[in-house]
Amino acid sequence: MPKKNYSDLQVSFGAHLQKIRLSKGLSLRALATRCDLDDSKISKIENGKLNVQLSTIVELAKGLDINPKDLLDFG
Amino acid sequence: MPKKNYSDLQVSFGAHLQKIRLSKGLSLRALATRCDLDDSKISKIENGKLNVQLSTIVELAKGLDINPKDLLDFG
DNA sequence: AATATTGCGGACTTAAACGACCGCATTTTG
DNA sequence: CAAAATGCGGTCGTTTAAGTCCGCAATATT
Repeated sequence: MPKKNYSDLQVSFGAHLQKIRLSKGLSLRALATRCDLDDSKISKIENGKLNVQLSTIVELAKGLDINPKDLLDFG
Repeated sequence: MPKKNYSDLQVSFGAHLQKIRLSKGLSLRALATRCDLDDSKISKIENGKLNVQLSTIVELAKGLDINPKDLLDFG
């Protein structure tokens, strides 16, 4: 099964996002209700499948109650 | 002429980007050669016309020789 | 055991970012 | 003045994120 070539960047961002979400004890659906995002989309982001836009980064930060720049705080 | 409705977010991001670029004494074309971006695109971003993707943010940061998170350091 | 929650991924449409150009009016510089 | 640099905006085709909804397997809850 040809796994698609997700960029390291997306994968790193996703992993970082997931770590923050879990540290807040939020499920995908719980986070989704806190911002204007669908839980399936957040799942895809966490798995490095999307090259998110600025507006999405800010939405995620809103739902996580953190500063958007903290979402870029990864390797 | 119906000026398009660019989001505050994009405008803020663009203004911040421009400030950083100018503080480094770089022209649009100079910055463009330092990263994999077209100067016209950077212009559009600075003028709040684009909802940039994560990869673009990182490219800009690379060209500016700063941390990507610093690009989100605005109001 | 029955039910609910969770993570995940597929399907689909629409809007928009991307990428690569080009051209021009206005500075700046040689 | 002439030539270069600069900022900016437009076009066009291609790609893809966004948005929405559905369904399922696995785990957790009661």
